[in-house]
Amino acid sequence: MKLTEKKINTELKRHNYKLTNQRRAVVVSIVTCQSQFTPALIYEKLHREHPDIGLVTVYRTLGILMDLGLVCELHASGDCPAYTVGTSQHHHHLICNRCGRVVDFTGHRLAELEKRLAKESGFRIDSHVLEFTGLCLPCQKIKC
Amino acid sequence: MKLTEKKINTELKRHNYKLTNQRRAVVVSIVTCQSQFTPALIYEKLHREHPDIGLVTVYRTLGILMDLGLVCELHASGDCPAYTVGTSQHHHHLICNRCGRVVDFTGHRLAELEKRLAKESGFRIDSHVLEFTGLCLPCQKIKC
DNA sequence: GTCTAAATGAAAATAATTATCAATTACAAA
DNA sequence: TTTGTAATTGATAATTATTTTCATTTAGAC
Repeated sequence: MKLTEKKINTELKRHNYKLTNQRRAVVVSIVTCQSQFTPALIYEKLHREHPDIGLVTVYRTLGILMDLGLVCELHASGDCPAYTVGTSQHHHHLICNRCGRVVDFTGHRLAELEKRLAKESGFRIDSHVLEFTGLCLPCQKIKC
Repeated sequence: MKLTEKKINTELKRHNYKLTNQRRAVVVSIVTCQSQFTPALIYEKLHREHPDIGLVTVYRTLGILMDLGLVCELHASGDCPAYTVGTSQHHHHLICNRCGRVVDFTGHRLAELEKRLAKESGFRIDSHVLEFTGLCLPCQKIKC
């Protein structure tokens, strides 16, 4: 389940970040994104209703949200780095190459593979990235 | 098995790219990289012996090698995008967070997962990124 | 050797991100 | 409710990464 505006604001407060109007606006802007986004996209979207919010503030807010794990970075998509709203549990992404839609998935156990790799390579593994890309159903129907 | 200088040069020729001294030098520079690299790093390394080769040429050569699938892009590492020399078969990466070493691995079948995801989401999946990060054996022994 | 399209380097242009700093503001405490 | 203060902001400049332009050079086919 994608994080909601309320949940994100609560987390910000919990970590002693002030809830400024600008931050609220950035949060609204990202949670209403259907798919992935970039700092520039959020800025552009915001600019219509809040022409006084600067791109720098978008970068700063996004940085905080990343630190708190409330947004995820995407790698396999067209314009890397791109971002997407986080969820409460560990998950991976399925990304549409055409429209940018991001679908979360869970339930795949990489633990087994991780154990094998650690054993064979001697690595102490602490993280991973797993993303699939392709075309979502609606986009498959669009003729080139 | 990592691609060799010879293999890369052959591929360049095969695709009608001219084998200039600059390209040869860039190729030598990347195949002798123990770990991952960035355009700037390759340029710096080259600059000692070939002060006349420009950074632009490094970018251009790297671009060609990417197009031909002879180098791979890394995502999970510190400075994304970073690159590593390719291999002849489909594989994934295990990356050391400290020294940047890249170990290839193969043999994990994501096909099953891919099929399940495609079915559940309706996506037509055509690619994926899978990378693990951690500390390699030598780096684990270095005390902070 | 000659020819020609491809490749190069220098410089400028563009894009993305971060740092600086004075002015403003959220919000805790009085 | 007012006040004090540290956090936040926007404007601007600085930095970094990458791409474009274009005149000159060069690999390699003939």
